[in-house]
Amino acid sequence: MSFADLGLSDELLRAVEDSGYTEPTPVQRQAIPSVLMNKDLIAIAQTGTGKTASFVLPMIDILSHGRARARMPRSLILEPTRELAAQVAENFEKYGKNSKLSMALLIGGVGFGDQDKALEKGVDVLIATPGRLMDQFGRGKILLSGVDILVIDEADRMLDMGFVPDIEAICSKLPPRRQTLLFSATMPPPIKKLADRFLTEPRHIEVARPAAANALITQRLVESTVRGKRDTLRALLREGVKNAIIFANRKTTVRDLAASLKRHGFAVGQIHGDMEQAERLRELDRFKADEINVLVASDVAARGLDIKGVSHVFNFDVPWHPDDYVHRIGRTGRAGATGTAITLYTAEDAEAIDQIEKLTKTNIDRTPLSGQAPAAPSGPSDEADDQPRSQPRRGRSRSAAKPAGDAPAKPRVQTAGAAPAKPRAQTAPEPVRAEQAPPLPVDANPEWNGPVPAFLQVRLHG
DNA sequence: AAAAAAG
Repeated sequence: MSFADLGLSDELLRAVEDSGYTEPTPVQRQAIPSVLMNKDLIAIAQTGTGKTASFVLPMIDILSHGRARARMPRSLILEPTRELAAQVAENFEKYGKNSKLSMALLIGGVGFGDQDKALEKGVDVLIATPGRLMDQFGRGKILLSGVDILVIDEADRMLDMGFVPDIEAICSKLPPRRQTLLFSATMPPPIKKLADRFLTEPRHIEVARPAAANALITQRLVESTVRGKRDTLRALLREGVKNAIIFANRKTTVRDLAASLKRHGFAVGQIHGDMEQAERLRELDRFKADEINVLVASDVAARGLDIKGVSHVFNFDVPWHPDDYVHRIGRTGRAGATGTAITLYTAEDAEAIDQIEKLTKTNIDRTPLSGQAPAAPSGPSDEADDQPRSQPRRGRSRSAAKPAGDAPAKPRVQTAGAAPAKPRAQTAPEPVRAEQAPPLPVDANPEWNGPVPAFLQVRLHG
């Protein structure tokens, strides 16, 4: 079975081929023909399954006939986070290169100017997060009465984030005769209700969860103590880590941990929801460009983000919810490459770990405290500044730079191009070569590894 | 309990 068997146009097949994909994933095989027949669709699938292309590809073909009118987008895609919205936009850019579709990315955290201009001209594809979409609608900048195709992506996450009332409000402004596609990793009752209300005789498809069963990810649990976590983490980072995303549960922890790792000489960046959008994207770019090899992140980066060649994921904190664990570790082991996921745990995390093992149906390798060589202190004065705060700091602490006296051996500011002081492994790290991997699933977006395309720069950095 | 998203 190839893409050519799914009923897609020749121009589109060429774009797919140029991207290096040869074989559709299961969700693409099932979804694409049915979307092309203008059927409503409920798909139980999560990122990493090729879900994005399963709606982007047929939509490009459907929309390539006809043209957009001012302020009346012809299709609408709702995404829970700004980064995911940007990622979907890049997919349209890549696969739509032979189709001349116009599009706009409507996300918060960026100025209104460029978005207003694009909307005024008229767009075939509107990709949005709910907040900014409602905002623009309220300002009278959009008429939703011309939307023929609606995609609700990551519906269960939208629910978690409290977007369901927004989605209902948006749906009620759309023409009742339209095609609606709903994607969700799970189908909790409120999402089922939403589907019953806004979809018409949908086709149901379901594909297996990928990350939990991903044999390419080696998982480990390493015991530590609340006070010893940073030492343990640094020791592990020095064990042959090419690059790593480190997840923490709180934004304050992300900030503090990133600052601490920086003081210890790591080439580190951070990403969380309190940062400005341009900054978030810049940190992602630096990580992708290998200017930094450690990215400390909140769960804003846990789902869906496709960054090629991430060798390690660390959980500095055991995630609150076992689903989040699956999403976090799924940032590695992508596109056929192997990866390692290491979770630090303390005595208090026993129950959360039980749940994770139950969900993933695996017994994860444990390294208990007693079995560890004591983490060698690596900085000259670790104790004073380096214990996690028992209380998350609030308010001004975010912008308060560390006083110099608090920072042992602070590395010099690295200018772009200068080799950052990356701590390297004593044992040679095993390079992860995604290029040698089997054919990429279409959702594993290699484009996240390149520079931000011009159309995104305009809207996101402008 | 946390984070995310509209300022």
